[in-house]
Amino acid sequence: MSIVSPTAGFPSTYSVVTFNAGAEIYAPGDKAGTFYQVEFGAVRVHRLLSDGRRQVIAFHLAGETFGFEADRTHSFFAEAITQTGLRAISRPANGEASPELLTLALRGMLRAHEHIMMIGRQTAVERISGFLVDMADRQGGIEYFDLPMSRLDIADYLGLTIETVSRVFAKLRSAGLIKLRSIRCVELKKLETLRSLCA
Amino acid sequence: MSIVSPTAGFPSTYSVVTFNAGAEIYAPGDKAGTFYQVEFGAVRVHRLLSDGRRQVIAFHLAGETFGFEADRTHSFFAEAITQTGLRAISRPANGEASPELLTLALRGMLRAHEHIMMIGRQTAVERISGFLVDMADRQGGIEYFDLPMSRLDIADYLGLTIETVSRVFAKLRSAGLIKLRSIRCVELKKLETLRSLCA
DNA sequence: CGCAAAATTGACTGTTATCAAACTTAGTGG
DNA sequence: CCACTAAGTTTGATAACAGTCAATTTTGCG
Repeated sequence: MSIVSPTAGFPSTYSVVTFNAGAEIYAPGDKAGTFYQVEFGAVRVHRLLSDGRRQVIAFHLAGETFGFEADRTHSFFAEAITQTGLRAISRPANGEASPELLTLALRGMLRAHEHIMMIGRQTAVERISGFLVDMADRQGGIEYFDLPMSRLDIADYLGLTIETVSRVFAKLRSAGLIKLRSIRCVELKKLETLRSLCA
Repeated sequence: MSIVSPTAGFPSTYSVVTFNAGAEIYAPGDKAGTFYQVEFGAVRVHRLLSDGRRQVIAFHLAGETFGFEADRTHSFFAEAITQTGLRAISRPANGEASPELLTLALRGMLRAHEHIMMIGRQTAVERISGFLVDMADRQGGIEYFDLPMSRLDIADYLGLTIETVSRVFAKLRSAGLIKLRSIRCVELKKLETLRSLCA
């Protein structure tokens, strides 16, 4: 893998585990204390409200890390979206805090804050544009890529419905801003225009 | 102050500074690296979109800490809402990461995730109920308290408009769930019912 | 008391959700 | 290879929640 590991310097040992599409990585109440780096595939972290409404908190792509918790137990679900390989890195039990782990936690917090900006004050078109640009940026600024997640996953990440996501995709496509090479493969035809839509 | 300091154990020196209502604590682009504990008063952290829409990321009350950043510079505004006293604690420059700071960062991340749940998938009534219950819990589970922030601040925190906030307050009041002792002082008359509304 | 800012209330609008149906796609077995 | 199926996606018609615009009331402060 060409991505430089942000976990370089961790003294902990780690093992690699593969998960099938849809497989659960952890669930609310599970013991926390291990965190994960995505080697390949993609992960979805989410939680359900009592009546079944779902909010996806984050997607994690190859090279990214997740699974830190403030408490001893997890409060979200983590699932593999596609077949996914994870390095499990156990947090030192002695309470020692490495600067790397702190940096990862702070980056996670910044990411969460950007997410709040997106769903708190942006329209459906702005959210979808922002999501697509973010996906491209996180994969090195490529102009086309496969979305590992379904429209429902995207809707639950952006606080929209599946129908609205579909309609906005159609709108961006007919405006010539994106092209759907296939249902899951998006090409950003006018990246700068898309960026300007993110408000 | 009766609140146990979560920063106990930090070797750093600190100073205390007072800010008037509305005063800026930091702004986007300002050098980061210092974090703050609220001694008295309340703080609002927010960001503006290009067209003036505002999202409040967090409120911080007495005893709470904020100001950590992943980058060298801040990406949000922090302002005192009322007259506020802050202990400024400089992050050790040698890159050392104390377990306490990591814990604070992880708690901040959890708080951000709860916020995403709230604005991503909940209705106006659920958001306001959740907000009021959270405010009570953070002040030790008291049944009445003063809101330091305006309706506009609350609206921008919850991703609503000031009119919607006002209408939901009226609705909760006429349902007997809350009482407005004054415009800024809320009494939670039926805390458990309010909790059940948070979904 | 008088003024400006904040909050409330009302009428109406609009974006997004909901409900429903049709269409695609990928996978399975004849 | 081609139906057949089921899941996922798209599209359409309608509804609802929250937003916008506007006017009024309340509050806090000089």
